[in-house]
Amino acid sequence: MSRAKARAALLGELEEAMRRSSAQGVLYGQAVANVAGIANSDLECMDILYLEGRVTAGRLAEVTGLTTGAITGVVDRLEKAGFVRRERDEADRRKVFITVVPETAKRIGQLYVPMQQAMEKVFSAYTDEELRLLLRFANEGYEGVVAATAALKGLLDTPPEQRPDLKLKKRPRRT
Amino acid sequence: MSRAKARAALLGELEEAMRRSSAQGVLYGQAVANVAGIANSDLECMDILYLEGRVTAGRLAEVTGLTTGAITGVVDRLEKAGFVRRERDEADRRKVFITVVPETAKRIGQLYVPMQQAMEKVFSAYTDEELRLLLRFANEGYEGVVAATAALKGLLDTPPEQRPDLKLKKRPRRT
DNA sequence: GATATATATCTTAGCCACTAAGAGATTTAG
DNA sequence: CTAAATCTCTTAGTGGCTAAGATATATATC
Repeated sequence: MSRAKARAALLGELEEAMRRSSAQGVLYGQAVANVAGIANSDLECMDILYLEGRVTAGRLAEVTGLTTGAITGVVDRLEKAGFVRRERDEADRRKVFITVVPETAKRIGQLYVPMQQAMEKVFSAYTDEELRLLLRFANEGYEGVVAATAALKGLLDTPPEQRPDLKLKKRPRRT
Repeated sequence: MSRAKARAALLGELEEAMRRSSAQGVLYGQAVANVAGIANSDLECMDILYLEGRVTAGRLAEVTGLTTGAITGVVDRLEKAGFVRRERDEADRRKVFITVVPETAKRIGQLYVPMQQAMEKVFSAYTDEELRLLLRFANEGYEGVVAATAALKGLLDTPPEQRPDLKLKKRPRRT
């Protein structure tokens, strides 16, 4: 097998492996939501809140791709469950900041313990050097996916004659 | 900073980076489903069909965590859209195999082109050696996530007194 | 300062995918 | 041959989503 072919095969394997593990990651998320007793999007919003901290309802809609109406429902449920709080922005009273109730953060965090332990075990077999490579890849991969998402959405906006023959109809949903 | 602390920091960064890129991956999936004009779970099932080939309705339910009733709906929609076909198993006539219509596979595959291109660009900066490390990690990571999912579900079945204080109620949903 | 437009969130009606329960068809065990 | 098990589909009901518009507040224009 030529060097180029070997690499192509490697890339193929890599692609499939990442796809599989990513799909499994989604399933883990579903299990977490299920155990926590909240809907999937609710958990997704909790995740965003962890990463970004204090966030407005509008930003949640933007990041999740849900409508603001849907976000109202998400926050209603999370607030009722005691996971988050609404806080009006005093500077601009139209805005509503959503914050995670600290104690609850811990409780939900516990549901990620199995995942953390599993990952710890995996990571333990790697040198610092190797982990840095993985980190580099994770960051570059993230940027790549962001770019790909934008490109895909861009496809919809280019006139049909100029784009590859998709034979798929634009569906009036989301952004 | 001690070596141990450096490593802990590295692990933390890594964890966040992977979480972010995984979340972005979910968003890409949503965008694909949106463009293809099908529901999210429908696309998830298409993905499973790609990976596993000819699959029974029951197995789809098992893998996705949906009920068999829901799968009936998924397959109905996909079949109506011309993406898959139902085929009764002649050996065991209770079973229904779902297969992807080949031509359609290509059409949906096109929606992953932006992602593939982005990943190709990222991968191009890595040596074969490095890619093999990434592959090893992807495979081990997959196994880890599978184990973590099982462990999380196991938490629910252990009596409450013996498990960490979750203060979360078991929700009557899914498996 | 008053009016018009823009922005941010919430409300409502209607839709669609999901669950739970069970029916129908077929296979396997006793 | 009958009973239980297995696999898919059907039905009724529920819940989260979108779309459209209401409400409240902020900003721009005259």
